[in-house]
Amino acid sequence: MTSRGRTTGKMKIKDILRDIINSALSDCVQKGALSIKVIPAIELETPKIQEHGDFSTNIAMILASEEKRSPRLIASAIAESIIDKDNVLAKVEIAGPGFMNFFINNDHWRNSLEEIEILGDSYGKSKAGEGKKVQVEFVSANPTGPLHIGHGRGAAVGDVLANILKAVGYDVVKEYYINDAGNQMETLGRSVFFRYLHLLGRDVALPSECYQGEYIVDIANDIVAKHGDRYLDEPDSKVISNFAVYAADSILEGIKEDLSDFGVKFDVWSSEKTFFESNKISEATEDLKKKGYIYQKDGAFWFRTTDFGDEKDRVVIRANGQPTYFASDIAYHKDKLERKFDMIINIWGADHHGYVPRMESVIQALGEKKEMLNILLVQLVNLMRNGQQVAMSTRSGEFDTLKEVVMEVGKDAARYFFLMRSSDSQLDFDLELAKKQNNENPVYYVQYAHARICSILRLAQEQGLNTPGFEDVGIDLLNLPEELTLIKQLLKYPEVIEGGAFALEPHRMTVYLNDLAGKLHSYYNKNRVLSNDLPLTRARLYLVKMVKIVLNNALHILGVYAPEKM
RNA sequence: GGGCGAUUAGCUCAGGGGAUAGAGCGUUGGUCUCCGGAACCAAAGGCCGUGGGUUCGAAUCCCACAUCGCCCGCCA
Repeated sequence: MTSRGRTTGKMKIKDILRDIINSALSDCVQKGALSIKVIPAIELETPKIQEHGDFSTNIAMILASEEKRSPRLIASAIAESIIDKDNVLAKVEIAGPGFMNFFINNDHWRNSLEEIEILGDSYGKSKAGEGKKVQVEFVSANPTGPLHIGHGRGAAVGDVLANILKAVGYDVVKEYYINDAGNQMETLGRSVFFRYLHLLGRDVALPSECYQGEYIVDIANDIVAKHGDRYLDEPDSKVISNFAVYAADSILEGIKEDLSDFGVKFDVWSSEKTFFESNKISEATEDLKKKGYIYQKDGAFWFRTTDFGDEKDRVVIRANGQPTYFASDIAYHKDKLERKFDMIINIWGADHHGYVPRMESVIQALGEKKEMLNILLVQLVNLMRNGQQVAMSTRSGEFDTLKEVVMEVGKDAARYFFLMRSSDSQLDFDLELAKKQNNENPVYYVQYAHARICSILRLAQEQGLNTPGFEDVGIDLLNLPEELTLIKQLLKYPEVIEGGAFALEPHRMTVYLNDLAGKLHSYYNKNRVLSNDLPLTRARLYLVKMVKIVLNNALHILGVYAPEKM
């Protein structure tokens, strides 16, 4: 029997290895085999090619110029000083120009599976975020129309990023900023008003700047149904502002419903209107005036954002005395800062990228470092059907709404599709592909892996075989290359989450899942889990159970259902 | 004209200083007496947009250029 080798406790293999190399380096320095004064940080990477081991380091190549010796000589000196007291190393090789390749004992990999069993739903979580307060603001669509597919991508990215940040120990607040003030509300009110007049038989032309969508007619219809023609007698301006409030509330309600159907819940809804009402907007501009960032020109007040590298200064108060959208966003971000977040993340459509420098100016003018604000720009979505782009036009009133897409392909497929690509790649979203129930559809591919395992576990149970615990499994029976590949993939999972959190790249989850599902399917097709060999069956049951846990955890982060059957 | 992003297999995209470049789709050819074929295996397919740099080493970093998308308002 091989030793269980659990002396390593909960320490991660990478950290163990780093310690080993560090000790070897200081040993070399003591013995005079190396002349460096300071031991540099050790980079450990996982080589692409299996023959290059589980981890490799370029440390010898980095030291070469300082040591004035060949990297390979340095590497062998370091290798000779290695003491592997926990017995995690199978071998160390020096290869290529001077890489040190480390091969980890298979026992170590196999024994690490127990951690997944013990942690269960918590496997993959960490405390790396140290409880720091993070605000993620996303969607924040104006309540002037239904959410479209671009908002959907922002919603998915924001929601899953928030899940990832939570998983690694950040204290996350998800927030939606409602632009329920300003010109657009007036326009909204007017749009409804004109439709209202139409419905009551008045022949007036709908101004081109008005919102043209069918949903405006619906709202006008509601008003007619409830109140008839009584608004015809009131002054237009009063009616328009009433209608604006009514429409905004109604649209916002729809937005909330669509988001909820999409699996997205916000912790805080901030309203621009309340910032106006509580004078926060004028306070914020006053504050900037006092700090000397505001000047007057052509009757308007300007924020000197060029002080912070913006290409031109920006108006905060128009010559007519009305604050701009920028002014209210200043107030909103001042409010964010006052709430003492350690990090602020804004998720915007890439068409707003020109706004980034001025927002960073705000943060700095208010005395913070611009690094605490992270603006994630999400590129646009091309809605496709069978490879053809679906026309999209708000002007014509034809919407490709999030709601329609979710109804057509389902929440799971929609969320998954939005997260398949890096945020700074444009995304082709093919509706027909998202509905397909075969291997062309990545969502099904991953969900199927989960269902497949459940099916095996179910069948095993019917045969009186419960999934055993680690102590009852001959873990070293998991000896096939595919099994070790699968195990290593499972053990990579915590790093994937952490990497995704620090890089703010939620799409790493789908990339990882696709990989894991593929390894499971491949293993399954080549080998039988349930067989006449009972000890082997138990070991393999244990393995697939661990795969199931990781699939489930990762899908949970994505907000995608992990089906037992499909 | 300026800014941001993209440019990797026929298509859609991963990979963001390391050793022999990755996946899915598509193409071609295989795998069902066997736990879910919604799956698997194999083959073909690449000057990583172009040209310069930086270094032991570049698809990756820097500078030009080209092409595509999006932005450049006292709109939001």
